[in-house]
Amino acid sequence: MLEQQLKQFTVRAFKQEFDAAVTEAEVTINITKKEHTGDFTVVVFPLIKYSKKNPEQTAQWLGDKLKVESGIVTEYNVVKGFLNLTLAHSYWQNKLNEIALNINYGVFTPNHQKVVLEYCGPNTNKPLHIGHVRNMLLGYAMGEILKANGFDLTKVNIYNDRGINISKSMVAYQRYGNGATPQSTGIKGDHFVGDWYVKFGEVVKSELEVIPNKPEDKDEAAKLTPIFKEAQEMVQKWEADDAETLALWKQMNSWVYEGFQETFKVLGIDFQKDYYESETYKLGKDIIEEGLQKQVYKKRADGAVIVDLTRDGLDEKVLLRSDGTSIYITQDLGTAELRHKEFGMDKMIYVVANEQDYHFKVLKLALQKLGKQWADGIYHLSYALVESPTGRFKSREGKTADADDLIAEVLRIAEAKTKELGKIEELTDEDLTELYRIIGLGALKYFILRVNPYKKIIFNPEESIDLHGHTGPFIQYTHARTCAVLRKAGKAEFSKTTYPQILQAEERELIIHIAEYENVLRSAADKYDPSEMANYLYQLAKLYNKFYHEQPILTALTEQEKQFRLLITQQTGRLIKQGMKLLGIDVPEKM
RNA sequence: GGCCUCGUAGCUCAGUUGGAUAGAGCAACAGCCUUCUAAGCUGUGGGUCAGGGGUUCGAAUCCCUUCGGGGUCACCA
Repeated sequence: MLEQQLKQFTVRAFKQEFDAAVTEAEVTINITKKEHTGDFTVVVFPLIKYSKKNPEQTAQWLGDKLKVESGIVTEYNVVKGFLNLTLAHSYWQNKLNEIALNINYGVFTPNHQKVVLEYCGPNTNKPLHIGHVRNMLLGYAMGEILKANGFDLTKVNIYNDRGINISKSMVAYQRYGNGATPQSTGIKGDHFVGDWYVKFGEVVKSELEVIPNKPEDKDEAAKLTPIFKEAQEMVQKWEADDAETLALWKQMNSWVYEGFQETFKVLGIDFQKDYYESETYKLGKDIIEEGLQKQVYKKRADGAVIVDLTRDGLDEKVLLRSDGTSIYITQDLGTAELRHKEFGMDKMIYVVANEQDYHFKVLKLALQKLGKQWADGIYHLSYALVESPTGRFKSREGKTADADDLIAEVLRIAEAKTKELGKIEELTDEDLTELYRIIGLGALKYFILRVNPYKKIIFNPEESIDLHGHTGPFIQYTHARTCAVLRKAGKAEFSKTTYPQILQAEERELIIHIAEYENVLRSAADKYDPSEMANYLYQLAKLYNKFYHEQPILTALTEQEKQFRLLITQQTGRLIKQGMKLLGIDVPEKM
């Protein structure tokens, strides 16, 4: 890495000249702002305490030293305490060539660290909504970024397939379903089951009307209705392995899984392993036992097992009910341990909404207190909710929050817009359908992934899917544009050309940015933040479009310039494709 | 109420291990297609970085405080 090289050089220079122990962390090097001349800027203010000179003198001295001795700095200028360095043209030309020749640029060598990444985590009583979409896109992209960083990744999903929620759908279906199926009704499986969940709510409401003296609290009141009691009995029958109940449960869940599979496929997400709460909900009791033996957990007077986290700034947290049955955290403890046995992972990442920040703090601490070192590798990739302009999406607000409807809508917009532009007459119907898919999903995915995970997203279905400006289709378009230029140029081995004597400003900026790709890739993994890659790719596309408009490529004045610009074009297209792939976004060759 | 978190242009977002005159897109307005894809490019206007205080050569960034939004504080998941 170049910044690293410059830092090391600076550290050595201070050592030689002033016998000062400057650390690399104290040397700040930024890409030079565009209103100043230069490629990189050293901020010298923090260094003057070592040089014992004023900022200008220090910068002057370091600039001279770099120019004379580094071999790559050809010019420098000093503005206040900022030392702007310009690197040799040949340096950037060689850099581009080096990147072009390296088929592994942007793919780090394996680091032999295992990561388990859990994402999606749906309930099986209703279809996926926009919150799941953010989760899935974020989880998938994070996984791809980690893979490109050399991690050995396993993506897993966990289905919350049991309990009161699915029982509600089951009861409503049992009462009113008359043997209908997704096939007989033509409704996608998860929506079919979700409709019965909605039906359950409606029945509760109507049954409530005839109940006298009901409590103020609506949830409490609902528990008095006959249908709610049936649902509770359904849970008990399920836990008692009642055959009829289990058969119905399996049937309804299988419909849901078929529906989910379809959505996963459209979104292009995948998992290497599925977990089911029905299989893991009893796990965790041995961990509780272990905690009690190690006297890390305590049994309270009422019999509940707790962990005291008051010293960690949290509270006492119940880990096991007083009747000895497990709760949510119990099984999460057990599932974590199970996965550690299965995978021996170094990191385990949970992509879960920020509503559960507290839960994951507890989970990690509870495991760490048992001395399980692998718990240090637990990371909660917390993300904020997706809200509508009027506030939080509620499932009963209807269609706008539904994942499948949302996807259908963006595909529709992509199709309408593409037809309006009418540039792609030569494509077959099949190719066109594929193009609408690429563009529509590109718009949706990019819209969500460009935002830092911890920030909430305001999603306005009418306006959010734009195809211009800072959007996925803009980046896709830029890729298609590089392809068009390369097609016209014919096949050529651009990297074996000699280079023009001088670099144009647009060429230089673009190459500097191309050379930053691996830094961004690493940072996105370190910070668990795919939006860094998303924003980088936008900058890359923007720089290319500027270059494209300012500098003739195929009609460049000299053959050398032409070949060089084709190489820039090729590498830009390559990195856009590569980077977008990490975000789960395909790019077309024509659009 | 305790804890966590967010507040940057009319709107959606970058920028936060402290660095130069805070950047993009959308929307508005004005230009650029007989030349490589105009889903593009160029320009104009638009800011008390929620308010106040502090630390520092330097603060959108760190600390304190006030206000506003969200989350959480279950033997629910």
